[in-house]
This record gives sequence, structure tokens and C-alpha cells, in this order.
Amino acid sequence: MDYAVHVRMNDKLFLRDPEGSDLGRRIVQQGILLFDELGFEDSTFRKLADRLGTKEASIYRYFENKHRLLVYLVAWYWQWLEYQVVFQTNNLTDPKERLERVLKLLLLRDLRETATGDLDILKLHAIVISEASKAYLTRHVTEDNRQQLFKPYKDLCGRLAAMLLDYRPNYPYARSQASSLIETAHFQTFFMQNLPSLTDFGQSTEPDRLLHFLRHLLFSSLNAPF
Amino acid sequence: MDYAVHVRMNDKLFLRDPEGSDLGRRIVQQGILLFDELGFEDSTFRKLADRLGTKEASIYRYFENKHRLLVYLVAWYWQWLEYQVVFQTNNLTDPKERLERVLKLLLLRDLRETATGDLDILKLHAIVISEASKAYLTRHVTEDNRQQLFKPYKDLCGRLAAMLLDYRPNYPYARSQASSLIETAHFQTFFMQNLPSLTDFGQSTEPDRLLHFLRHLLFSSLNAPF
DNA sequence: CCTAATTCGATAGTATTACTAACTTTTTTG
DNA sequence: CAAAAAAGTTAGTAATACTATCGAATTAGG
Repeated sequence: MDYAVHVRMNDKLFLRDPEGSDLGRRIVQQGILLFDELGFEDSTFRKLADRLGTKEASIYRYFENKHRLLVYLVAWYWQWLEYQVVFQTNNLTDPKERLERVLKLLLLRDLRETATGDLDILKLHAIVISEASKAYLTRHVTEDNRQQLFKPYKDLCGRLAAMLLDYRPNYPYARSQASSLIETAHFQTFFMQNLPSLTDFGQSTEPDRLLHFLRHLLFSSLNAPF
Repeated sequence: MDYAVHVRMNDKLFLRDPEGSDLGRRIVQQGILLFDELGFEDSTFRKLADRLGTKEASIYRYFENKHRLLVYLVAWYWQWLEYQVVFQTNNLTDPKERLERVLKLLLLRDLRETATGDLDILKLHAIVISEASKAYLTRHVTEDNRQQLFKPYKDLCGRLAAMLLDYRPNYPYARSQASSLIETAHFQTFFMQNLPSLTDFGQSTEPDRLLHFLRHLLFSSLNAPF
């Protein structure tokens, strides 16, 4: 059985649906490779076009600008991740066990074979770690938010918050805890790889110290009196 | 008594010391206003030069580029904040009380009159919240780090980590807790203001819910068994 | 006090980037 | 198969990021 989970995207995220043509799909797929190689700031539509054997203007038919392409990729990732969360916790009844699985998913630990079409999910995860916050840290957040560009992220946080409340009813910081947990998972990974003195996890030591930290952070707050 | 705390900066942070000339000081001071008004991406040295009645090239004499100016401003902020932390916790003997004061400082709550020269510290704080992570989320982090550009941030985290260990000896996540706390304080503030559904703090409600959250997050982890 | 050296800032450029208008080719469909 | 619609290309422009070089001002030494 070889099916790819089709992620249906909000049509405000693009000018022309990249899923609808060969060039469009290659823009997304090669866009991931380019952002991963050069980083967001050094990537340009010119370089992406060269890679695709086409012209900048063709890419502008699909995405208003480079920032919108980033927003699209990040939104795709959140939708994919939410699907994984739903799918992989579906059969679990114990709220604690479900949260444990979510923590591992946030760090992309022991991934099952998941069909993602031709998108490289590991590289996309790397992009999310170092670039995702640039999607909302702009002067036009409010306008972008009005256009629902961040809905996938908010949906994921909402679902996670619901799981926290399931484990601990009346916990008063479910939403903030959910968004903090996701952000903390990402920038601690970044720090670990790039500014290790900001963490307690040298690259050399046991690989899952970060997972232990997140678990401790989450459950000590959930279990504490408030 | 009217003294400004002179923040002595690492000389890798600039090409020519902006503290050493009138134009230099105005670049920093107006740079803060510009970044605050337009945000980092829409700011340019051209616009800053216009504001100063000078030319782009003059600014390039002080800072290699716009990113370096951001790094400078952010570094200045961390050094200022570390000084505040030291100064305001100096007379406190109770480790818990000291941490409480640090939490308030992170959110810039009930600031005493602090001389900061002609720099607008509230606007600089706003810049730190929405732009500081762009200082290190680049392809050249490693090279920048080698040049000690992030030393002020690392020093602050280090000092905070030491305070955590003072409260709870052998706590195994002091550094990660410190960096997470700072980052969480900032992006929860950003979310609260721009994407409130990612938090539990609507703008309307009691203003210090965020402080309560950070306190809960911090102390429940510090007090939990590990 | 005067000249030489050094510092400081301005002028005038260039290459790249981000974006657009208008056109041509391809595909779809009635 | 012709008309319409969609897809992609050509050829630009304005703004941005940056640099080489020149001139003015300040400082330092004699």
C-alpha cells in the first residue's frame, strides 16, 4: 500500500496551487533543498529558478515572494505534523502515553515510514527549526494572520493544548504550555547544534537528554499545584 | 547623581566604535527608533542615513551591514540586562527572591529609573522581542559565535543558570532552563500581542498572567524530583 | 603655530535582488 | 478544430547592499 497523505492547503498560501502542476511541485520540492542548503536569507527566486531550469517570473506566478514560500513550507510541515499526532495517538488511551508520543514526534524521533510524496521531511524539519519563526516575526503578522496563514500552527497548538487538558483538567496554561513546548523543542535543538553552551546537551553525550528535558519541563508543570 | 552605566562592547561588534563619535552614537540611537518603527526587514541603511542627514556609506564605516547593527543592539541589551540583574539582586540573599526579581526584569516590569544615556530601553526591548532571534538564526552563526558576538547573551544565561543552581543544587538542566526561560518570556509576549490564541493571556485580562506562567514553569521544574 | 598624518565622512559608482507588464506558448474544452 | 483559458517566458525597472576612491576635518609632532 503506497499512499501519500495529501495535505490540503489554504489557498491564501499561494497565488497558484503548486500541487496543481509539475513546475509547482518542483518549486516546493527544490525550494526545500535550497532553503536547507543556503538558509532563508541567502536563497533567492533567481537561484531557485536556475535550479529548476526556469525563470524567476515563473515562480512569482505561484508565490508572491520568498517569504510566502517559507510560510507555505512551514504551514505544510505543521499540517503534516498534526496529522502524525492524530494518527499516532489515535489508538492510545492513556493521556500520559499520548503526550510522550507527541514529545517524540516534536523531535522527529523514531519516525515510522511515512509517505510524504517527494518532499524531504528531515530537511523540512531542519528548515522549520531555523527559519519557522521568521514566518511570523514580521511587521505584517497581523495581516498574515487575518489571512489564516498561521492556522496550521494554531491548530496544532490547539490540539496539543487539548491533550494537556485531557491529562490535567483545569490546567490554566494549556495554550501557552503547548506553544512554549513546540518552540522550546526547536530552539533548544538549534542551540544544541550551534550554540551548545546555551544548553546542557553537548553533541557528544547521550542523544536524548533534550527529550528528557522537555519531558521534565512539561510534566513537572502539569503535575505541580497551581 | 546622573551617571549612565557605560556598556563596554566587544570590538568585533563594529568596524568603528559608535560610542566614539557623534554620528556613531546617533546611528545607534536612531537605529533603535528605525528598527522599532519599520521592523528589521524593512529597515535599510539608506533610510537610516536619510534620518541622520548623512549617507549610507558613512554608516558602513561603523557597521559591516544591517545584520551587524542588529547584533550590536541586541548585545547591548543583554549586557544592560545582565548589569540590571547583578545590581538588583545584589542585596538579596534568598535564592528564590532573587529568581523572582529576575523574572520581573525579563519582562521589564517595574523598572527603576535607570540611566541608559540617550537609548530608548523600552523600544530596544520591543526590538529584542521581535528581532533578537534573527541575530543568531543565520547560516553564519558559527562564524559569528567564534567572533564572540553572542557572548553577552551567553553570559546572561550563564549567570541565570548559576542562580538556578544556587536555588537547587545539582539541578541538571540549568543552562537549558535559563535559555528557555528567556526565549519563552519573549515569544510569549510576542504571541500575546500578535497571535493571542497561542497563549492563555488575552490582552484584556489581568496583565501579569504571563509572569505567573513563567514563575509556574520555572519553579515547578526546579522543585520537581529528577 | 604650522605642517603631516590620520581619522572621518561624502561622492559616485556596481552587482544583485525583488518585482512587474506584456507577450507567447501550451492546454483545455465546447 | 477553433476559441478561451492557463502556463510560462522575455525584458524590463526600482530599490538594495555594498565598495572604491576622493576630500575635509581633526589631531599630533616639531
